[in-house]
Amino acid sequence: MARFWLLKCEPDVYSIDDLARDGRTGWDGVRNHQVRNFMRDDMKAGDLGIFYHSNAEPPGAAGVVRIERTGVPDPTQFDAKSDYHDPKSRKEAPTWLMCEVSFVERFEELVALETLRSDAALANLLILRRGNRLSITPLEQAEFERIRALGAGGAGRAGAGRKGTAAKDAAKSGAAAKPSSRAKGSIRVAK
DNA sequence: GCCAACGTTGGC
DNA sequence: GCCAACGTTGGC
Repeated sequence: MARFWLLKCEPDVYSIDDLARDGRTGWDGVRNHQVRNFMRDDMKAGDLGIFYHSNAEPPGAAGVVRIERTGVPDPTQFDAKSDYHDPKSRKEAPTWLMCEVSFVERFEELVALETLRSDAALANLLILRRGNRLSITPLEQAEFERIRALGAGGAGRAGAGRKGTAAKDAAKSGAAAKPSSRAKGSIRVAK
């Protein structure tokens, strides 16, 4: 049975528009064990996910992706030049995994965090819980469908603005995704 | 293994 | 820029 996910990424680093352009990308840079275990144990090809723009103005749900592959060794861990380089990881037993996602749809208008927060059907969303910082979290099917319905237009929309500000400070292990990102598990452009 | 110091996340 | 939350590091 399909599962549903919410994947966070800073749009300054990689946005739903970038994914629309690329079609498909590797969700690399995850350096959190819990998120890695989601990708290894629970996520399956064919699952659907909400692409969430974090650290944006405004933050919110931006579109839908499909999980294409899971449990793929993250190549950045072996790249000495990458900020995600993990010298302790060995090729025979990679520490860090990624998934590959493809573009499904870009929401008509971004569903702002404020809207998610005020929606009774989404009261249990993990990302709304205080202190939650996981870059990938599971969703109930009903939650996924509710967010998708909000994104398709209609009630509850709040700003659709997008802003391309300068990239943020580099992130470090334990968290980060991209040199210029602080979002655990954000992605870079597919090669 | 404890825990203080420090770094990161991410909304505001 | 602020700061709460929480993860990691490193001395002991």
